[in-house]
Amino acid sequence: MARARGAALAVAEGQRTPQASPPNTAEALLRWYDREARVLPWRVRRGRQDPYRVWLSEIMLQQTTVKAVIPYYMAFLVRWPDVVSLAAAPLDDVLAAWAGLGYYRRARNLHNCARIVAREQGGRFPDSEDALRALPGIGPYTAAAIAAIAFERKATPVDGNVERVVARLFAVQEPLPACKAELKQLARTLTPAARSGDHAQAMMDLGATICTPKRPSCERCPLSHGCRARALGIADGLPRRSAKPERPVRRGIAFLALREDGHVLLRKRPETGLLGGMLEVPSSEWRETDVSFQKAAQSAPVRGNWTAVPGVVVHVFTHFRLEMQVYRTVVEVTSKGARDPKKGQWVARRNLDRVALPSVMRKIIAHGLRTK
DNA sequence: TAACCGTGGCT
DNA sequence: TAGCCAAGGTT
Repeated sequence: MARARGAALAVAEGQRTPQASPPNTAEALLRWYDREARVLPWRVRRGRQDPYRVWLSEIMLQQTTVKAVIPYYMAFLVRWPDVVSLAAAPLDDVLAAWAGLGYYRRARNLHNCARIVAREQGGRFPDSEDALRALPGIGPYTAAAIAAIAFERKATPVDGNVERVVARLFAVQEPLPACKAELKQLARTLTPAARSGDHAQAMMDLGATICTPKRPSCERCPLSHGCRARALGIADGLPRRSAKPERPVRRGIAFLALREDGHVLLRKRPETGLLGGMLEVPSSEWRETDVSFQKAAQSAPVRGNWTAVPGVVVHVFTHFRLEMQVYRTVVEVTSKGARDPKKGQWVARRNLDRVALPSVMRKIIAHGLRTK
């Protein structure tokens, strides 16, 4: 592998393929964007961008696909049309509206950021990268994106799409994440002084629709003439990535307590960490070794005739794989243990889609309710 | 720096 | 199927 890399580098330097030149690249890209830009709910064709909408969409789009974001974005906008209304909302309402989108700290930061902007900035977002960067949930990428898209500042947001486009344009063969800084610097050389917001979105659209991770459509690409990876025939393999660590497995036993009147027993997770502040089905600890029902039964939320539900619920998180066995029991509506608030709260099944319940927990509930 | 932090679609 | 990946940020 090392030899292959070395050989490819030698070819890249030896061939002196045409460099992507900033002015021509930007012009060609913007022409393509004017013609082919996707229609997205947060994208305004002509006219002024609303910084609140740009910010909301960018937070939601962090590590999240456009398709997943759209319904959440629309729902948020209907419910909280501006930053002041969002700031006035209870955190639990925001978490509930965010449920299913993942990375729940984003929702907490979103809410916190809204309060800061509403309270300390008079409801106006700052227009510089540095000031944006100081707000919770806004890092280098998002600060640059908002500055460029909402305020027409010359800024270069670099996300996964841009990294890929740039790695190919310049045939950068060093693997990610080691080459992140180099890709960012190269990306800056492409950004024009005018229309930087459109340019940023064009780069990302290009990465999403043409310069895709696998099998890029180079024949349709407006930048193919200046693309070194294309000239070398190595576009499909860039950017390289260093090997990722394998995902460990964690196992646990979930206790699904049901009430005859159609309620399930849930509890709130700690405010920080995994699924912070979200609701969950009570469970044993999640360990790397098997958990016996006998030991796990100590953490059952109520006394009852717990019976195993056949099968296992598998859910893959970013850094581990969760395998949950589900036990369930039916509790009398009048039973005493079922009313201790420390053990959790009874939630009507018809209300489950209105509370802050993550997907993994919906999966566990669905599994527990499936068989008789 | 590297670990932590969700979810779902695609191949 | 199992891995890859997405408009990343925080600690």
